[in-house]
Amino acid sequence: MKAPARPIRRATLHHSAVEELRAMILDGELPPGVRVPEVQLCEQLGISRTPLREALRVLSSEGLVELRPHRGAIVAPVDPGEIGAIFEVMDALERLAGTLACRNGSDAEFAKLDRMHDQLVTQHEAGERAAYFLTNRQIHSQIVAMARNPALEATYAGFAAKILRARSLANYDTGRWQESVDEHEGFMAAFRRRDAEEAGALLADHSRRTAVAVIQALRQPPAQGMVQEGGAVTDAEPLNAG
Amino acid sequence: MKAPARPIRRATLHHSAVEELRAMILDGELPPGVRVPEVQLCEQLGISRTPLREALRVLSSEGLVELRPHRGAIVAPVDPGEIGAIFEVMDALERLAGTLACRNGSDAEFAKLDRMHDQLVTQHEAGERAAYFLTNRQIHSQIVAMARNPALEATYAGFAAKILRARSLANYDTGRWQESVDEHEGFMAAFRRRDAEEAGALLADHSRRTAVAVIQALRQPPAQGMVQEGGAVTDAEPLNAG
DNA sequence: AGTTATAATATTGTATACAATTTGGCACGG
DNA sequence: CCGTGCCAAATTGTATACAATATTATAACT
Repeated sequence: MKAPARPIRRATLHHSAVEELRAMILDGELPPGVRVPEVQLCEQLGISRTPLREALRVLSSEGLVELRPHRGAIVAPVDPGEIGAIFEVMDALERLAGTLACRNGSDAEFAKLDRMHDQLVTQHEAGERAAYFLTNRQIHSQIVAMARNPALEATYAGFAAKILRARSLANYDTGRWQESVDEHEGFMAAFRRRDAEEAGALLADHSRRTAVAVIQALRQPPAQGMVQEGGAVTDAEPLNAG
Repeated sequence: MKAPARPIRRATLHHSAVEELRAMILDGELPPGVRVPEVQLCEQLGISRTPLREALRVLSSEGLVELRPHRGAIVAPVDPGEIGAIFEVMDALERLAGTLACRNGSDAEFAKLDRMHDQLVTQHEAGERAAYFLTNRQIHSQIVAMARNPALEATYAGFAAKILRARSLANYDTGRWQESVDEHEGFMAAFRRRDAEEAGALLADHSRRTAVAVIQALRQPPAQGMVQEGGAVTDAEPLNAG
């Protein structure tokens, strides 16, 4: 929709590799715990080891990959305890985002938020689960963007990525769906009143309840998150095909 | 058998390079805005370009370095606006740390915190500024450690590093010193009562007041380092080392 | 047979060589 | 005199070759 004024062309292979690998990890294409053999990924991405290794260092810094000196890299396992800790911080970030969004968001942004919320409700009623989750994420991103705080935005994105990964491997929800929509209604009402404190509090509460559900789901299924090696890897297009 | 006294031995050069470069940046040896010529740093550190470049990617991910494709890396400039945003998040993290520390800290840790605080007061009365600042940082790190939340700890450390850099180039303080000590007295009293809410609130307030002072100092002084391109690089030595 | 020592293999870590892009300067033309 | 276009130098980006370490397999010994 928006015409990007200038889509910054990251001409460097290692940066493309970061994005590619991050997407592969978040999509579950590279499951937690699997070893990341450099040469195999190199020919899969059509690049050499140098940019790939630089990408692995970045992803390690982001916490999506674990580097074990001389023993290879693995996709970071998803530990319920760690996810719990992440959610504790996330609650605080959500609260901050809600408060700041009320203070700094423009009327146009609030209107857009309202439209997104309507869409969310529609998708819930229609039972379109995948679309709902996407809209849900977009709503929270929108709130964070309205906070006008790049540091918050970056930190939030990092935690959201890890939480997304946890959610995707524990097939959480069903029972929580209706509840979650109700909570959305709650903080949207606060947003419409521009009640910064209340919006923040309700967002933090929403995050906390999500945390409980996700962690509970994470402890139940057989998949501990430690998947054995040789995990599924499908083909990917070479990065330097341009 | 237990691990040796030094549990983690990072034998890889790129990891050592990360720590070395990060220290150089935080110490002001590499001032904000300066270009980071790879070859020069290579011979300075006695390594080749490969591990150095991997280190630069990591530092870029941490926000201490900016990579401009094909145009070299620069030490990230210190922008007052960005520092303000960072402090907004920091306030929330301090509050969370204070609250969790009350809930999760052991009595031994609280006792240690008390001793550190006594030391802080002593150093303030003695006018030992450098020692005071070190103890101050250690106290806040101790509080964060008592929160028992690795995600919080890591995020906090990242923000603290950037704030430290801002503080060191704006030689802020003097007027704020006494006030800061008073605030420490305040949240320490809350800690002794194990009043989680109050401790968190006072820590957040302390952080907010620090933010005001730092940012104000940052906008005024002979800030030589926060220019964009090739600005103001006399030499590395005489910054704040003494 | 089980265990330990040793060697072979594979994979990672580092260094260097090569390619691509930017930057600065200079000539030419307006 | 100033602007434009091209060329040269320098620096970054990438690929490959080499070195070091961990893992696995083998074999000898108790």
